[in-house]
Amino acid sequence: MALIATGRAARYAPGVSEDVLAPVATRLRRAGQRLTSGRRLLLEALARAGRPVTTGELIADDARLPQSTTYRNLALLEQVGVVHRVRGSDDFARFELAEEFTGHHHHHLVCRSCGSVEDFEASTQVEQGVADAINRLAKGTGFRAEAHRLDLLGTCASCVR
Amino acid sequence: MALIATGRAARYAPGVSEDVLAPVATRLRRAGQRLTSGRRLLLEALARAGRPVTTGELIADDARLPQSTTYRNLALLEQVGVVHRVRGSDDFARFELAEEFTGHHHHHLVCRSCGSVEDFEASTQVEQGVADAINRLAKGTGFRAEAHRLDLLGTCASCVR
DNA sequence: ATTTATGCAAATCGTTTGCAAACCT
DNA sequence: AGGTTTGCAAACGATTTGCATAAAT
Repeated sequence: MALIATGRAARYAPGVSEDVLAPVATRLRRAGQRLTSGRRLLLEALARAGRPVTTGELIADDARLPQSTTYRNLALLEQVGVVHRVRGSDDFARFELAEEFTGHHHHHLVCRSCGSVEDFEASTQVEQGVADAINRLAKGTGFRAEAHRLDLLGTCASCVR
Repeated sequence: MALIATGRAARYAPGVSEDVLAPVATRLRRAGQRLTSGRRLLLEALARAGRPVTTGELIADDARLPQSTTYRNLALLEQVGVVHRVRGSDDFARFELAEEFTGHHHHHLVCRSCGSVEDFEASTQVEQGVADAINRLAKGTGFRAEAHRLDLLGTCASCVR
């Protein structure tokens, strides 16, 4: 955990390093918004989770997160590219820190039984193939691909038993 | 379009061939359900669309499809594996005939601007890579992968202009 | 001081469900 | 007759929004 020098005193960042908070603050400012303490709490809850979580999970994890503000701030953070919205197999939207902030490109294991979502990394072969597919599409169709999403659907370890 | 011999007279199947309807009927019967005329209309609307469509689009396409019954029948057809539910980037669930019934494995181009979804086929290299990834996962994690979902996110031709 | 952020409570809207009538075998 | 299916209207529930207060600069 990184030691941080603030205006007053050195203290520990509880979960989200300043390396992450600084660029987040910049992006928010560019959108005319502020990195408030509430938004920090939200980012910390997301970092703590380390996987795509529902608003319910976030709120349960930190009671200082009110529902409406949580939704609003997740939408805001999504807009500025800090948070990604993930759809599982159930009715709940899930959110996670964008890859740029977690450090690695990954995909999702979606449990069709309980709806939970876990991260995993694909082989370079897969990624290369996907990149090729995108290039090919750029020529063939009028579709302009900007990102991709590869999910494996199945049954998670806890639902298998 | 295939010519079909019924009990009375030869006629054209409006969109869904008997080749599709027969196995659908079988699957429904196995679930203690029937292939009713209303369900035929729904299947025909889905076949006519040829891409993932919302319930709103289905109902607009054929006014004989009431909303509640459409939802119920889509859920039923999904349960028996005839229809797949697809999530785009908006709040609308989209439905299409399962690959088994359309004939080819495909993936989706999701427009982040308008939410529309189109089908496309990936290279064998991509599919091979995905298959490998699934095998690797089966060993590494407790996750049992049963299907995969590869979507390209971007901007569709009509939203680009 | 003025703009932005918060949080409660109410509204929204895609989807689901209760129930009585219609249908099929 | 005994089951399934339908369709209207009402209910549901995750998410969004109005608005008055609090915070930040």
